[in-house]
Amino acid sequence: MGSMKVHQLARGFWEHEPSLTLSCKRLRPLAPKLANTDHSVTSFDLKSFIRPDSGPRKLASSDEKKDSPQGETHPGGTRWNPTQEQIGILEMLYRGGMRTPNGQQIEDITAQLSRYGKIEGKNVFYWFQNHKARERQKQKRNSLGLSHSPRTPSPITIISLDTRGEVEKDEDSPYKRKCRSWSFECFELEESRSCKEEGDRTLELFPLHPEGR
Amino acid sequence: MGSMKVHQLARGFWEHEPSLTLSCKRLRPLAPKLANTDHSVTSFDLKSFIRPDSGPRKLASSDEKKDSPQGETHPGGTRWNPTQEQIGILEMLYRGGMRTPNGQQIEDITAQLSRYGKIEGKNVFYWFQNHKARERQKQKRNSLGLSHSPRTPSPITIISLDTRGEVEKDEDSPYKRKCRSWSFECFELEESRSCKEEGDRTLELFPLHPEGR
DNA sequence: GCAAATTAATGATTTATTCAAG
DNA sequence: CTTGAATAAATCATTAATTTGC
Repeated sequence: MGSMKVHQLARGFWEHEPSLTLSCKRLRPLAPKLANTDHSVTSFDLKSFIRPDSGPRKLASSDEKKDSPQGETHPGGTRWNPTQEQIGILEMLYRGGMRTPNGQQIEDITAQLSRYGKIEGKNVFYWFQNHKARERQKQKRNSLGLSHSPRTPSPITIISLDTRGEVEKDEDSPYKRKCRSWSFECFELEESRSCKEEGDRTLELFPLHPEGR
Repeated sequence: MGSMKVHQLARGFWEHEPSLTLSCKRLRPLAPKLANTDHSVTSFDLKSFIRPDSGPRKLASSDEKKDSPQGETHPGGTRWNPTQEQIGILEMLYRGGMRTPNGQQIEDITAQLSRYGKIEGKNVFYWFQNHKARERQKQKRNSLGLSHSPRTPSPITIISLDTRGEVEKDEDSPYKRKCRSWSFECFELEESRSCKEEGDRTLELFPLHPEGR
């Protein structure tokens, strides 16, 4: 054991370092958007952390851009809306046995899928997470109502994908330690217009929304 | 609106699939179970993706990353070993009210904490996740078995961490939509041994470090 | 036929659980 | 045991298909 913790030390750290470099390493040129006025913070202000909320709020915007039609690929910034090609590839990969791609794989997949529309790594990650979970629950639901097939309940026969290796085909392997490395980006997404403000429900736009929850 | 875009590109990539139907579930989310089967992908090397990760192999990097001593904190270990200063700061932030920092905050915190030892953004993220969860369960346990006389091996209690007295209540708990943007890094971590089949993995190197290409 | 209202589907987050390192 | 790390489950939130009323 011996996990002595003297947290009192924490006090005063910030004072110790009056001038903090805080070189926000502008990571990859992943998303040059968000011009982001300089936020070259020289002093690490704790308070700015505690209350990150109520941010800049994206005011200004006299632009009234109203989104470019953009057809399909870049919806402007809400949520990822996959194209059919993307879905197809992802499902193919899923059926091929991929369940939780690691960082490198996600990167590769994202690179490929970006040919068919805007996409980010997290979209790929989330897709696999969701698809896996929902396939599972769908299967469970079917198993409940239908006749229980004792063995070989897998309708999925074979994936002749010719993976020279062996597609580790663990349909439902619980907990595998796979280290996926990731990192946060520097900028923060613009939350579109979610009603985060307590109260003040804009009922005009959505009158009566029965929220079946 | 109704911007249906049906992409028809060169098909044929999946055609050689023996018997899988490749049902694109995303075609119509609502009713039609079986829709067309038009997916078209030009060329997409699936095999390169379904790599069974049989050998992450650190090729290329080989040595420069090695640079073993690493300075201070990590003796070359696999997981983050926080220093007292780091813990102190994190707890301070936690007590200050921070629960789920967003990307920008994580970046800043990481930048600061890296002054006291090697650290990555995910460490910060995980720390908050775990700390929050464990504080909660500790709290719950205390409230339940209040009269319980556990041998509780003397919780260090060096710091008071005033229980729920000043920290907000449930207010900040239930599901807040915070957009945290993140991305995967380019490299992949080595998988920890854990394979009963020892297999002689080369797990000495660790390309860890936020300086991926 | 169109557009608002419903509803199914699903992307995105948070919480709970579990595994493993030290 | 403690706790960092990772995954699964729950659930919030938004998009798009479908229904409905005109």
